[in-house]
Amino acid sequence: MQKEKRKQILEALNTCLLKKPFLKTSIKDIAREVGVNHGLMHYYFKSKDDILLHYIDFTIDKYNAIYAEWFESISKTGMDEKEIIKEALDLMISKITLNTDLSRIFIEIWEIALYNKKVRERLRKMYAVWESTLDNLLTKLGKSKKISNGLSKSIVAFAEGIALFSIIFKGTDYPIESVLNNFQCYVSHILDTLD
Amino acid sequence: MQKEKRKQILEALNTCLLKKPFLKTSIKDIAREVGVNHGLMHYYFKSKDDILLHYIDFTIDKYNAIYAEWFESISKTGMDEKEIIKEALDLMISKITLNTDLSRIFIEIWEIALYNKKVRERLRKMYAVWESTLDNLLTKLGKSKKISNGLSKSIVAFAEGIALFSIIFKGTDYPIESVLNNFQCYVSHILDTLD
Amino acid sequence: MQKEKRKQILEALNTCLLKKPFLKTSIKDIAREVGVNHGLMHYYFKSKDDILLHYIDFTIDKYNAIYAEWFESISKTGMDEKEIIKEALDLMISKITLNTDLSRIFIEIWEIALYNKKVRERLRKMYAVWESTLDNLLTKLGKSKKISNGLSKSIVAFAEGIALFSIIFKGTDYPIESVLNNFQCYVSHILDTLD
Amino acid sequence: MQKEKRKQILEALNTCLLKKPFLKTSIKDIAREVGVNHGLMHYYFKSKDDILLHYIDFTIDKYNAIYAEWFESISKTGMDEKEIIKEALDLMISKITLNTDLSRIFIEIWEIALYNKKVRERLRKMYAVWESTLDNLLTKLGKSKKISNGLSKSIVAFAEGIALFSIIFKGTDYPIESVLNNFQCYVSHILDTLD
DNA sequence: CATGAATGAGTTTTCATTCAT
DNA sequence: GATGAATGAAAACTCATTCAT
Repeated sequence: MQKEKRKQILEALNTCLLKKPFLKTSIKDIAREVGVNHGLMHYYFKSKDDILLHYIDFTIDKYNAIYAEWFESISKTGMDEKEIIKEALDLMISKITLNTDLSRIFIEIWEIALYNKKVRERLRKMYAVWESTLDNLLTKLGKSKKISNGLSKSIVAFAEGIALFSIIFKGTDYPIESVLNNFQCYVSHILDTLD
Repeated sequence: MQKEKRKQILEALNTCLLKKPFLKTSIKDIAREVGVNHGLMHYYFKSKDDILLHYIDFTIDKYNAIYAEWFESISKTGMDEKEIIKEALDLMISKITLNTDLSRIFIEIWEIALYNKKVRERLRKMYAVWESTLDNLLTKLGKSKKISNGLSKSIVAFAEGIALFSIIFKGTDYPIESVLNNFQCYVSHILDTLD
Repeated sequence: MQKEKRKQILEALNTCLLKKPFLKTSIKDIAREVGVNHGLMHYYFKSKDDILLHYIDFTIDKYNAIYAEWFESISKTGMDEKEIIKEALDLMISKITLNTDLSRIFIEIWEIALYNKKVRERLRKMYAVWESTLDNLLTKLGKSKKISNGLSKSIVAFAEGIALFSIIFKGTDYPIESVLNNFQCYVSHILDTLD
Repeated sequence: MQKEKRKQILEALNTCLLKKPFLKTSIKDIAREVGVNHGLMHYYFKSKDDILLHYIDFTIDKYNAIYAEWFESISKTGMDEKEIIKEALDLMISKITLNTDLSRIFIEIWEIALYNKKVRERLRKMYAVWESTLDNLLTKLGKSKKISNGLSKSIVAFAEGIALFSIIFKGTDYPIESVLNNFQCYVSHILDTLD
């Protein structure tokens, strides 16, 4: 019950962050979103910053769950190497990079991380998980440690760059789809020719 | 004199943003940094938001100046195609992507852009300039319109992704240098094999 | 309890307005008068302007209550026509026109109405009520619609003129009483001779 | 030259007061209206309050000039008693009572007088002049001291009441004209029947 | 006379946090 | 657990006034 309310509060913050930055979001805003008396917020969480830190964990867990699911869905299929990597990129792009709400939230989290060491650490851990997931996948495909490691890092960096641009250029004629297609080609190409 | 003071204020904001997010930076903070009375801030600028918008312009101009300089330094040399693109990436990476302060500032600007249409528009214009600079370069190297266009967009997205990671992973063993080297190899490789 | 506090705040503003104009009355002044923390003012009212609008309503209601009471007290008695009108004017003068505090407040409200449409509208409604009360009274006395309507408007205008002068000339030898007596004579006279 | 600039400043304040109350009018507003550097305002006047006091004098002088002119225009004509009084009321009404800008300004001045003794005193003097002008006129018409004195006070009070209502009810169907006509009838009537 | 930069006090408003009930 | 009143610090902004040039 306690846990459930706390989760509701974190989800309410998520909704709030789609409208306003954290620093413009008041505790009353969040309380209103959950339908909880604002005085109670300090019963469930120590402070506004405490809510934030738990929210970051909560969100990173959500992100991690998405990778896990993604990885599992890939592992199960009996596809051949090339198809697997294609599918992997497809899923990564559709589930993560092009998930507008998630991308917005993460731009907000990046900024928070800029000034907050704890958040920065959690973010690092999250990206490490993502990279190692990709790394493992590439290793399985027979790539060398060095190549799979470098490439997975590059892919993640590129994905986050594109996530940013998909938000900044939302509603314009920026050809996200085509940039992503090119990207997949490049990756296939590199995989084909490098060992 | 007016102009000079305004510039000082914008530079003071820049200094402040390396310590605190904009929303936690008070007008008094900026005033203290410039060494002027806080009441004067509203003499030089209409409002805090006005300072922000001018700051964004100011910063984007700085960024643009860096491209311009970079592009010029490349054009002057009598290098051959391959060397030019290598040099271009090197410069881009060292002057922009790995400029820690600039990258921090831009993460902050991304977040502001998330909730501020005007800032978003200016940001788009800036990236468009950057992309077209690269685009022109690639076109000169004999690449097709489609390839040079797609590749320049990818390079910019990747550069911003790496800029983000260079900040988030600052002080850890994240092998930025090696990731960047790999990236240059990939690009060379793609340029060598695609037309 | 909420309602009670709000009323206290409005009454405190009333007290403040007897000392200073609204624009020189700070929220802290009002808070001090009620004896509450100034931050609380924005808990009970949305803004200073919100306080003002509620105060105007509150004051007009008070004024209206005075009419209502006055009208009732007149209706109850079994006086003949002439006596009724005399009594009516007497009451109007003593309860409203010569109520110094009320008159001061209304001069302040007139000025606010000058630049504030909402306040102007409320003021109009109030005067309409006052006029129609008088109008009904005169009609009952057998006057034609045209005469009772015109006369009631004139009486109200005159009463407010006198209210103004009673404030401006307060403490001088301006013969308010005698002017009012004359006024009553004129009205009686007109009523006697016009149909 | 000094005098001329000072007058211009006072006239600029007049223009400003048609838009905003004095307390919301800044010295810069007035300076902008005259086209004078705001720093210079304190060269021509000691303080903002000093401007106000001079403005009040200036305005009352203007009002007085209107009476004087009015009175003179009446004296010159060789009309008979009844016509003179009719003409006098007509002029008073059109030049003063229905002069919208003047009425607005005076509502503002009334409010200032409420909290400012000096202004109150000047206002009293002005009304005394107006009353005595009327008083003299009525005396000339053969009325007793008592009657002409009382009636002139009543007329002035009524005129100011109507001035107020003409502003408050501006733009509505309030029948100013008809109320004023009635008023003239009443006065004629009283003059005809009282000695 | 004229300019415009500078000062500092004051105003409204917001909000995280606390706490009695 | 729940409520909502209360506190106090801090924010953005305005402005009369001063003054060096």
